[in-house]
Amino acid sequence: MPKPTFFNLDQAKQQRLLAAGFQEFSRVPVHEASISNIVKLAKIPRGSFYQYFTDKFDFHAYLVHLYKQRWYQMWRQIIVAKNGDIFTASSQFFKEFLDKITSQKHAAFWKNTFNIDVFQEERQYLMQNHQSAIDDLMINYQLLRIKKSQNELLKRQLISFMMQAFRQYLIGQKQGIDNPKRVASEYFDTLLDWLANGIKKGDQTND
Amino acid sequence: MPKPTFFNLDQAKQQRLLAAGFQEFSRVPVHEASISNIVKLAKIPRGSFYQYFTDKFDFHAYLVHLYKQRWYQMWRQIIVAKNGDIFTASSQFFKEFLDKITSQKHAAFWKNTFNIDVFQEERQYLMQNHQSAIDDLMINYQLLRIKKSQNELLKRQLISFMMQAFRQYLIGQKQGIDNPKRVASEYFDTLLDWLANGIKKGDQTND
DNA sequence: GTGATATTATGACAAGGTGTCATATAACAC
DNA sequence: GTGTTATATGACACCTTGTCATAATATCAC
Repeated sequence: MPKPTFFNLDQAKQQRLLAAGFQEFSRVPVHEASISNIVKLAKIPRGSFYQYFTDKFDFHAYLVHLYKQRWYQMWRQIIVAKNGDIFTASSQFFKEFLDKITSQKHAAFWKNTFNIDVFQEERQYLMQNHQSAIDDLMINYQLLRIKKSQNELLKRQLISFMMQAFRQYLIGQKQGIDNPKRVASEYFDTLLDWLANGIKKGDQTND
Repeated sequence: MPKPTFFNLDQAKQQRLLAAGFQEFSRVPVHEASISNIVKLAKIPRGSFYQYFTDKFDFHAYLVHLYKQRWYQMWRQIIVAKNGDIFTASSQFFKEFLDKITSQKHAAFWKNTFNIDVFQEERQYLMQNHQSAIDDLMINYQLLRIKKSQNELLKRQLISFMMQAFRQYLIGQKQGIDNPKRVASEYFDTLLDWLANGIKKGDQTND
């Protein structure tokens, strides 16, 4: 999380820094990114950087955070539109999500970011925000045989599916296959189907 | 993967290096680990390290690889013992797996390792081995409504579950809850149940 | 305005890490 | 032995990082 000082900066400087970060984290994954580069790009002195953020991970997490907010909102909206049906809603959401994060402007950043799974629950800051943002995903639990208290688990599962499918997209793209986006989408839908209907034959115990 | 030179080393030196790596990767996750430390511990000159491995990631991957082999074997054995029932087999396997990787000797290493998901399909070397080792998991597909061609996907899913459950163990342990292992195990079993039977109510289309 | 106080800005610096390369050494073929 | 190839070694150039003493600005009381 940025230190308070960051928010006191004039808008222009804030934007310059964010843009520089976005650029550097598009070049390489966060572990290889260098603060030296970022401050050079943003044209701020090195010392200042540490006035605003703890380190590059903190900075990176903030950039991701800014986007995550929007995604959760988008996701929630679609769920509402689908009357709480988490499956059809997530399927549609993933397609739109995939379109956005693979757009010219963002592709490199998200490739670098998601391959080191941002949603790793370890980093408390992301975690916290994660929770608050999604606690009420507007899922209709009457359609499900699980309890609402398992909300958190379900959410985590769906995100995990999306990450897997997105990686599948990246692999497909690298291999130059025909329509990597469609393939990834189908991959995601398969996982959704498994989760919805189970993969065990016959003796279902669902009511 | 180690360069051929590594395998020409006398056993003692190989072991010294592996042990040093294990120690350093127990201290910190691979990204923070330092080759300087490793060579100091192993008492080999810095230049030699690069004769054996490309970099620390290569080295780390090799250490993980050594263990993975054994795990896959263990997993496969249990599946066979359970007549190909992937669900009960995986449940049992996870318990044993959890016991092993949380034992005194290995706990720190695996904590550092799994929090940066080793099974990230990105690193080709791990990936390749991954496949070959598990291609025939001895799963009885007659119990499932999915095709054997989806083997790879199913495997990946199960591994993902285990990683999640293991992280749950780490969180529980950090928070000092009562029986983190049992909790993680139950967590895993819940995910297995979801995958087996699905979470959607009523209109299952299973035969 | 003035002086006191708190906040922010700056960049040089110590500490430490990385991968390479020229050179030394050993191993082997014949 | 000589010639050839494989391995060992550690100094080195280069690059990062986070800190800290110092300078510059705000902010505020009156």
